[in-house]
Amino acid sequence: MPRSDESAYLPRKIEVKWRKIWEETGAHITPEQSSRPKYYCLDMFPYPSGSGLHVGHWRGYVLSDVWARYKKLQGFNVLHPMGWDSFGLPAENDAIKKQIHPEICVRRNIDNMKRQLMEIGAMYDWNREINTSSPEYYRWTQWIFIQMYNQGLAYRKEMPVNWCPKDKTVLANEEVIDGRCERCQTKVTKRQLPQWMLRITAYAERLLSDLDKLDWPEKVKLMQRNWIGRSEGATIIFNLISASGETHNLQVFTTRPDTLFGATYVVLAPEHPLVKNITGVGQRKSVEDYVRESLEKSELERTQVTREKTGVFTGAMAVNPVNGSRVPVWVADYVLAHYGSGAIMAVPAHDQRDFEFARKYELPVVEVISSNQAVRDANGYLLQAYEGEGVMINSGCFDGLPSEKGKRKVVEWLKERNLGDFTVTYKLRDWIFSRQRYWGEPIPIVYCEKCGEVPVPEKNLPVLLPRVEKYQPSGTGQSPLATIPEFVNTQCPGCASPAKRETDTMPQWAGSSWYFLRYPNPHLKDAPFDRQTVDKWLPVDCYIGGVEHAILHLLYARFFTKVLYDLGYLSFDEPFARLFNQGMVCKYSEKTGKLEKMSKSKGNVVNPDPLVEQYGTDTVRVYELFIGPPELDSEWSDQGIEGVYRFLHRAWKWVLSAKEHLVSGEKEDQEVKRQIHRLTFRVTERLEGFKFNTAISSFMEFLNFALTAERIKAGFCLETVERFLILLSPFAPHLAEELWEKTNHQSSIFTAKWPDYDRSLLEAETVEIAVQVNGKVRDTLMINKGEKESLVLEKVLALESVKRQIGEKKVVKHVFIPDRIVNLVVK
RNA sequence: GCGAGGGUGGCGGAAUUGGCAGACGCGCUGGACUUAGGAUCCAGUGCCGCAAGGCAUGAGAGUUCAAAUCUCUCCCCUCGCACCA
Repeated sequence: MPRSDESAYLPRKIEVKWRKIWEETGAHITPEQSSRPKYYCLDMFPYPSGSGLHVGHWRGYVLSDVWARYKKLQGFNVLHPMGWDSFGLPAENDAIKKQIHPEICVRRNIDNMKRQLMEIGAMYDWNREINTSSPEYYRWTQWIFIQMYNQGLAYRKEMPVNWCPKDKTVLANEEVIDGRCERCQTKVTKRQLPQWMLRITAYAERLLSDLDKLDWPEKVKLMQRNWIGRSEGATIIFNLISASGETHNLQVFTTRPDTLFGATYVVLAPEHPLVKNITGVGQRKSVEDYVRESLEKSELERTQVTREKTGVFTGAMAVNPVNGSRVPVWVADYVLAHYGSGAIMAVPAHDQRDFEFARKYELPVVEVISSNQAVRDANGYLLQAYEGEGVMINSGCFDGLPSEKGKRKVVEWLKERNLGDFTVTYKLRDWIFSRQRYWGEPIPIVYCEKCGEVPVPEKNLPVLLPRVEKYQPSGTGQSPLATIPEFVNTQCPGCASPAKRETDTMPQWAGSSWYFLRYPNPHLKDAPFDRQTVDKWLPVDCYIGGVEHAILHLLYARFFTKVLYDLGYLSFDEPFARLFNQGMVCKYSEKTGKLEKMSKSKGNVVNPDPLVEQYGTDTVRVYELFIGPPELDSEWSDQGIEGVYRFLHRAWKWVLSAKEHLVSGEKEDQEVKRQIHRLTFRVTERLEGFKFNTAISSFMEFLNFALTAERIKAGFCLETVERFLILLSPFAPHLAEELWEKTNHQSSIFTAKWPDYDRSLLEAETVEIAVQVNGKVRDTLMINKGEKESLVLEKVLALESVKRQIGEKKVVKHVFIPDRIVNLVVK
């Protein structure tokens, strides 16, 4: 144990001390006015959970704080804020579980989490703290909704929607993962309900193409691209002749217009509006039964790829516009109502799904693309659909065209006759924006008998969420707000007649879709943000958070930003210039017997509080980074932290002993200079590359070099110690600040300047090269840097080990790479 | 099924314009100091072997003076998407 307080590293003591000083001096307050260039370093803000932060959450926050402090030392005016995503299901479900009103529960959780965040010692500017469930904030969330409404980007529609029976609310498509609720994994069912929707599909093209200008992980960009799911093809109009002889136009979407001559039947989705109009008397019962059964099935059941396809004939026929042939019209649930036009032309020869269906129901298969790649049986019949390129056959005047060219020609032919056109389709669907829950922003719409749907005037915002006793979800398809007459009954803002409020609330993702615009001007009273201010700070220079938000949050935030840009409120249309996803922290779970992401349900969470108590913040910070590459998942080990604790003790010890034996710059050993410049170079380079784990090991290497009795006796100059401390300060800010003070510095280390390095000092005068014989290392040799080939070769041949290896054999060749290697090829 | 990423000591992980594989840390072994050591310091630590030496980056082939790194074939793991016409 340490003997005296003066010389001992007592992390808790200095951490408490410096946090107090930093607070008193306003060290972390980002000035409004500054001559320095701006840097916006943003964490994905947390929702206030009841279980608090675990070491996995810490990782992202430490990462961003190290980065923010580094940027500050580089001379940037850094904005590094924090807040609370406190509306929505996670917060509300926690409240219901604990039987505490969400408002109180959220307050408590925030208090606890804020205390934990404080323990990280991050340079958050708490004056800018925001909270999405406070009326001062959600007033502006509602305001944005109204702007969208006025643009026709928010609309109400009755439709079958995803319903989570456990959470008793509707979910967005993005919130349904493998047919289950993203939050509670309950199987999602369907319900027909009127819903508020946001027309995100209007931005599909820009959300897709603007990905190209973002410095984001390719993986995330790819996920968004796939989610938006652009595909180019054609809309083709088929004439439908119902069983009773009426005709209807039917649009189908296809990406393979070149296979039009091979369409041997047409399929409508069960939900398709024409189904009931075209069905024949004889088919009525079977079609109605089929449609009903399909609608009862969950999305999960319907989209099982492995499931055998089913369908029924409607009695109607469709006329192929290109050759007039009549083909049967079927209803089948392998066709999705919400994609394309909800109807397809089926080409079994060139689409595997159609092929399987045609086989089952004995529908004809007509090949129209010829290729020797197709898989056939002995008789020449297709064994599976051929989906590749080829030459058009059985296609009238298009015969002989390559399929790629045929795609265009066929559509042009149809277009001339008003029978079709080129079409782009997206998988992306409009965003279901209503939730039948209490804890969210009330949707600011009023229903008047005379005026209909009326947005709440901006001056009347916010529509306050009423305080109620009963906030549990009702399960009726209406939010608990519907049971509160004082809330529901109101006056029409237009004509003052009695009116009723919308009682649905917004989803969890509403507040987080624009919070980054609020931090630069968090206290603004008369607007969500000030254009000049946000234009100055945004886009966010570095956004750090988990990859789990790759689609939901990041897509929504981009959408909101683009809408506000189009409305002229912003002069940038992408919110996050650079994105970094930190890997998850995993730990072995006793419950599952596997290495799992930390979660309460898996019983493998590690609470940072006792670690901070035992080792101090700086140790936990450094260990979080040392554990592995930041972008990869890593395994938490309780033992490993000891090594980092030792490292910080050694750093402490080295600085204090170096301080006792300071020498002038000229008197410092040249090797020391080389090592500290090398450390500067490495730490800078590794920070820039987000290789924080190896940045830390370079400090350890330096200490292994510097912390020996001889080196300390020989002495270090003050500049060397200063360099070391500044380099270390983003990682271990409290320790660095304390040692900065102990080495007689008056002002904070974070007002210092990040050191440069001298390239000419990085390399030594002599280098060790490897000596190989036939590609195997047999010895090493010290040579002067840049020593000539002939000289080196002479030395190599003189080595005993080399002589032994050559023996009776002859050197037939040698390879010389200056300052690295000599390889002798002997035979 | 499609797409992306990844397989390196007992463990976490270093090293890719091809150039000494295993930096750094954990753990382990031995030693010093000690009443004591779960503190600290010193030494050692990929595997086999007394040694010389041999073998080693998921498996197998190839290119090369030289391969964790490049090429091909295959296996395994993780993540994302999954009837999107």
